[in-house]
Amino acid sequence: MANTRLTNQRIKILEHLKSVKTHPTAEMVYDTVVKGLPAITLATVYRNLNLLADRREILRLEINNEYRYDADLSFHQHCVCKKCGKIVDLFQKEISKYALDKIKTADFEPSSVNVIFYGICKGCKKT
Amino acid sequence: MANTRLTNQRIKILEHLKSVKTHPTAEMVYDTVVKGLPAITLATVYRNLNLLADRREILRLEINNEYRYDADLSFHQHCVCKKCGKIVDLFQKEISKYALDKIKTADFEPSSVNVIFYGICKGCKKT
DNA sequence: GTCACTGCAAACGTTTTGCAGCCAT
DNA sequence: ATGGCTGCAAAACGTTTGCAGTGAC
Repeated sequence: MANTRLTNQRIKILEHLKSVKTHPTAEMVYDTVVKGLPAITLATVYRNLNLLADRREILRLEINNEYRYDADLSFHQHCVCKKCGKIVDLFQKEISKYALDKIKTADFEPSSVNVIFYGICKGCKKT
Repeated sequence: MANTRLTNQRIKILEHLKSVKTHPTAEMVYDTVVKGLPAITLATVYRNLNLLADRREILRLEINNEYRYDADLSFHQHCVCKKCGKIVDLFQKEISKYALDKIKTADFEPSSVNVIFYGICKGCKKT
């Protein structure tokens, strides 16, 4: 595998992602990181997020036809609000664990599971 | 809710989707349906697939940054090959059921779960 | 000095939309 | 006859890529 260099851009992107719980899109990451690195471009943000995801240093989710990034690598699940699109973390290890333990097929060798719940979040329920 | 009309296009799209197990993209559906309805356009296919998904008559999955459609509404899971992108169905009700039964949160009211396994399919494993 | 990485701009592929006419009800 | 739906074309959107120059090692 090729060497990688620790650029300021990559450091700042990963640092930001680790500091939030919001599962931002690439553009949201850009909007924040550009404040500290005014010359950075969206392309660089995409390239770094994809590189980090390839190396399993972050997660890349697909929600509402967008990539969303998450630096929390612990065994957790996601809840997506069908009204406002908000993504909430759920930390119930046993749910993902159950899925990986119980899967029984000769056709496929699983290495990870994504469990995504769809529903209505607290905020939207009132409406 | 608005009335909907049963157009020939909609019938053929749903019919086709029910006849396959391949989780086609909108374009794949178009490629097949256009053979019987030469005037149909991709836009119509998208509009119908989205309408059917909104009404819960079909499922809309998001895999590799594309929408994929599935007319099988039974409680099942999907396996995505990280090498070739193939999607295989898994029919283990208990996995989805466990997730929905065990979820415990006051912040969110779930209505459905998507369980997606990532890994390597049989075909790619040999390589 | 090397080559992984960057900024820039342009391109890409998927999905959506505005519009005028059409057809299921 | 109404208005939901269609075909057509264009646009919008998120994401990727080619290139020449830059900076981490």
